[in-house]
Amino acid sequence: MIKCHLSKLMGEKKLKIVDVARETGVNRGTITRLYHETASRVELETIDALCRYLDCEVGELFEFMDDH
Amino acid sequence: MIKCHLSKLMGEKKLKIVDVARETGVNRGTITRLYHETASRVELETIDALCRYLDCEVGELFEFMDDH
DNA sequence: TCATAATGTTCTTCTGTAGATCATTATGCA
DNA sequence: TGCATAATGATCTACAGAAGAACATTATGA
Repeated sequence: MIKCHLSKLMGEKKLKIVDVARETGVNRGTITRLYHETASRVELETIDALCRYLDCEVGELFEFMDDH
Repeated sequence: MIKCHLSKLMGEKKLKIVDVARETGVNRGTITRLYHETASRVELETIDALCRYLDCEVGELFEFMDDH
C-alpha cells in the first residue's frame, strides 16, 4: 500500500488544513482526503503544490509499504 | 513540476510497456501515459503496483523538480 | 518477406477529485 | 460562561481523466 504522510508533515509544522489549502491553492476537500488517507487518486499538480509548500520530496509525502 | 521516472526505471531494466502492464495488472494505456509523462493524475494503487514490481520507492518513481 | 508482437492512437465508460455548500465542532475573547 | 468566528466534517453535483477495449501502425525475428 501507499501511505500518505501529509498528516505527519503537517503535524510536525503544526499546520492546519485550511492553511495548507489556502497557501497551496489546493481544494480543502482534497487536503482533507489526503490528511485522512481516504484519497485513492491524486493530481500530480497537487503533489507538486504540497512538495513546494512543505519543502519536501515526493518520497517524504508518499511511502511504499510492502505488505505483500 | 513532478517528474515521472518510469521510462528511466524501465529502461535500466530493459522492460517493455506490455511486460509492465501484464505483470502489474495496470492498464497498458496508463503505463503508456506515465512512460511518456502525459498523465496528470495517478491512482495510488498504480503507484503501489509499480513500486512493488520495480522494487523501488515512491521517491524513485516521482521526483519533485523545483522550477519555481 | 511474412507472421506476430509491441506500441501508438482513439473512443466510450465510469470512477473519484474538484469545488461548493451546509452542518458540526473547536477556539478565543469579552 | 456565552457568543462570535474559525476550522473541520460531511455531502452533493459537475467534470476531468484514467480504465478498458478496439483498431492502426511500427518493430522484430524466424
